[in-house]
Amino acid sequence: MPLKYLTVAEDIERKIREGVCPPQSKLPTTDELCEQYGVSRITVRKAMDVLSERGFVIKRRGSGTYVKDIDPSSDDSESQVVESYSATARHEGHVADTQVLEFSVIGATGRVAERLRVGEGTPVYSIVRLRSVNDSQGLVSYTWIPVAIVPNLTKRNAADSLYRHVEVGLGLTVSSTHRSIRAVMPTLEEQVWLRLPEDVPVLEIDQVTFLSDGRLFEYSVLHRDTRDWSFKCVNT
Amino acid sequence: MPLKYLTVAEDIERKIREGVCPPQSKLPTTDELCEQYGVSRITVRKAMDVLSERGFVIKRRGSGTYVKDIDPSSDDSESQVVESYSATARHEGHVADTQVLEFSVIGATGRVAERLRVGEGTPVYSIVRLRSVNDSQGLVSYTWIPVAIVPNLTKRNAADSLYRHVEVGLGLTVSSTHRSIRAVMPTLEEQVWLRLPEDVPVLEIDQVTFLSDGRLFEYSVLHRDTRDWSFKCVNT
DNA sequence: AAGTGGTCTAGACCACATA
DNA sequence: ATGTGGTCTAGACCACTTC
Repeated sequence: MPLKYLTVAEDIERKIREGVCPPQSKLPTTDELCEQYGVSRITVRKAMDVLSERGFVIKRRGSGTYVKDIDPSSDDSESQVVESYSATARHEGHVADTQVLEFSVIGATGRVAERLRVGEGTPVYSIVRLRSVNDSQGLVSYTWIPVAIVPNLTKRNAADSLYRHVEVGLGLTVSSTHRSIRAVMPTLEEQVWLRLPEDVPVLEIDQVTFLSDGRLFEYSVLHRDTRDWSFKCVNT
Repeated sequence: MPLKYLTVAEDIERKIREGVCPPQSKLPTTDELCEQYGVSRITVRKAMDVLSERGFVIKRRGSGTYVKDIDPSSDDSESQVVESYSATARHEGHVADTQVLEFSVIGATGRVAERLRVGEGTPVYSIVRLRSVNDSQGLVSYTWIPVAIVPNLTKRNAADSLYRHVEVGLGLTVSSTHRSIRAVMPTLEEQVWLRLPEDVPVLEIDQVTFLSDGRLFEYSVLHRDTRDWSFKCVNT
């Protein structure tokens, strides 16, 4: 049986998206939702916590829960942060075109060893990929993955979604990502790969990803064209 | 009385930071923590949820809860996302130097009206500030605030923390921020203000902030030098 | 089979908002 | 004074991991 709190959260999220619950409007009270969905108070509360984290509603003690009035042009619905990992993986699967520019196994050194928390010299895949998400958007990714964690990785897998290979192929699940974000100039190579005019900077996303069994499985540095895309997040 | 779940979460966070619970180590089980702290299971669970959201631990059903092994050089402890708003406000209070470059009341137009969800022509403060956080780090902020929400704002307030003025001075509390992040080149003015060499890009953070009563109180665009700083976040 | 975290319940009391 | 969300409890059962 699907989780009750997610069922409730997703039903209300749908109502918000479809305009049944317009911006600024007050949602039913916790007790009313308990009745409507036939669940306990704590379950409704957990559903509301999910909606609150995702930035859809704002809870006001003593008053009620209200639909946030956000500018649709800065909509967070497709944001990386709002999405669950499976949804992210699904999107990655929709990446139109992925070229694997480099695929090799090397010994981890310096920053890569530090970020992956492995000893120097530990075998890791070193993968450089060029990906276009829509027509004009692009990103270059530099990824390092310990061979021990994902054996049998091939250049072909890398052209698909790595996440999908790890989740579907190996039965592991991705749990969390720690990101560090800056603005940098692309290298000359990257300028060519991404077809960037002079003086167009890229967003650098430096990230490590954990599996739900606690192992650190990936260190990546992404350089992304942000002329047609932006990184979105909600903080509460 | 302080909140129990926060007391527990903060005590364990401290133990993690101080090395009492080293990376990779298993925390006591939920039931053991219930006994240790003399609280219920649901309270311990809420505390663990907090630590998990903040990126300190990883929970493994059927196995236990473990301290994440993160690279200290990419530590998230000071991250904007991990911090509570009061903590953020405290930090903003530590901003060494704030120069108010512009302070006026204008009628909202175009993008500002859209983001603030007010009609065109609605009076808003328009504030441009130059801030240095440490010695070498700097950011330029362009902020718009509806006059109706924060009456009596002065140039002097703007030189201090706006958040502090809103929270302490007006008794309002800040609830959440929606951010959209990209890489851009600074304007010529900004290059001078931030003392940026040629060809150094800045991080553009486009954000709206909500009060806990649900009102949208601020729209800001920040241009930030990221040579010595990065925007950090954890996604679960 | 035993242990551990995840979900869910019913119910109590509190803090805050609104009138 | 009333209504609303926030915290907390005790306890049940489930799903998954580990032995």
